[in-house]
Amino acid sequence: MPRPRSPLLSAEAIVTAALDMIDETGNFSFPRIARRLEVSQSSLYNHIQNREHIIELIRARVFTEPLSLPVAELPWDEALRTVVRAYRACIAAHPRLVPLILAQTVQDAGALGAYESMALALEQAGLPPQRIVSALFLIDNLVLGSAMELTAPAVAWAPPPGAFPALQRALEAPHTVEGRAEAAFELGLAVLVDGLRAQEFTQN
Amino acid sequence: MPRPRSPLLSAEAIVTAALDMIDETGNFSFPRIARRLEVSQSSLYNHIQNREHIIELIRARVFTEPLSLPVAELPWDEALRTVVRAYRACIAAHPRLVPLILAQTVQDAGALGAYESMALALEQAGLPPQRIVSALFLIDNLVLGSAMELTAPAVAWAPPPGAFPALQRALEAPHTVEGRAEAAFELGLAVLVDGLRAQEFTQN
DNA sequence: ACCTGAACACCGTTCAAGT
DNA sequence: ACCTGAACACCGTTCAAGT
Repeated sequence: MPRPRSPLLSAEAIVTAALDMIDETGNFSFPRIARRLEVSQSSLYNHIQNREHIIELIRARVFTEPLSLPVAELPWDEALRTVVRAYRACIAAHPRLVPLILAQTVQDAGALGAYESMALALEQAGLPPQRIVSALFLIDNLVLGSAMELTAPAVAWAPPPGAFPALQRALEAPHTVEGRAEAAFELGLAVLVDGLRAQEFTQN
Repeated sequence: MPRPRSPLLSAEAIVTAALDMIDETGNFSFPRIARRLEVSQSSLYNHIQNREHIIELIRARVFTEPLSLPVAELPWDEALRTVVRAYRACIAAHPRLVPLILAQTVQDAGALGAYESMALALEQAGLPPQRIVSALFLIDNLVLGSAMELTAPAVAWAPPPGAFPALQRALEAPHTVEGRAEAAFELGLAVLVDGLRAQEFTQN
């Protein structure tokens, strides 16, 4: 087939197909995108640079808009809770994306806006500058970790019967995967705010 | 080559080669293991079942011994700090392993021993049973997340010049990758212990 | 500018064949 | 029991060739 009158393909269509495939199967591939869009594999490269580039475009799509919240007038703990929950909502809609975006430099403006809001709240909390980066990492761990739990195996620990009694007792409590992930996130957020307040450098 | 008098290969040799390759490059593959051990790719399957199985064997090797600590007589916060630090020491020696072991059910006895100790400490702290699983997830996030930071890009956030001032201020503080990861872990551990203490259900 | 098919260097896994 | 080579179904990326 020669060049069609209007393009068969676009970066947007590729990103949509890839994100759908991630939500469905946990990953994407060039052959599967091409098959779904009824196009040849090599033509994808007319619209995106490579695999990494697709992931960056997905990150931008997932983190747009909801992350620049009017939060400046709230007390720091309220502001922090609000932004962290909004950040989690973005990624919890696509939990299988987490392993693909881990450990890559964040350059997307939407995501950076969320970190800016969090850094401001942490300054208001009285954290010294060099601790703010640490706290941002902790928040990242909390949000991404508890989102990953949404797709973790239902049984996260499988102790053999008769051993590890305290672990067995803890695992007896009934739960769903969603409830478990949500509970861990909310406990983590409460512990984070109260724990930061308890550090000596906080001023209130 | 027919069957040799003494085996050329063993599960141990495969695990060693795979773990070395993970430490060096962040991943392993059957062709590269076979090349390093000077053996054919298909002969690996005489000693291990598949790729997942290799990862499970690596997990068992990395988490053996240091994780059943005599911790029962310590106050809960001391016990928790000790076990969490020992857990972190295991994985911080092989930070590039983290993405490979994330989100798989833990069955290794060594690793389960660490979780048992942590569950006991959390019981002593007064956490209700259904919160203990949440707290174990938080600890996992903290340990694995801060280990992954050891191999993260030196620049975790790249805000464009002139925007995101609070983030820029936070990033100005000088740091090494190791120092940054260590600082985040220690802040997280302090926040975790103090934050747990601040929750209403704790009794001391 | 945009699509195609062929080619290349990589993967994990299976299996018949050797001793 | 343990190794081999061939085969298969997958990957990501490049490139000359079409219009």
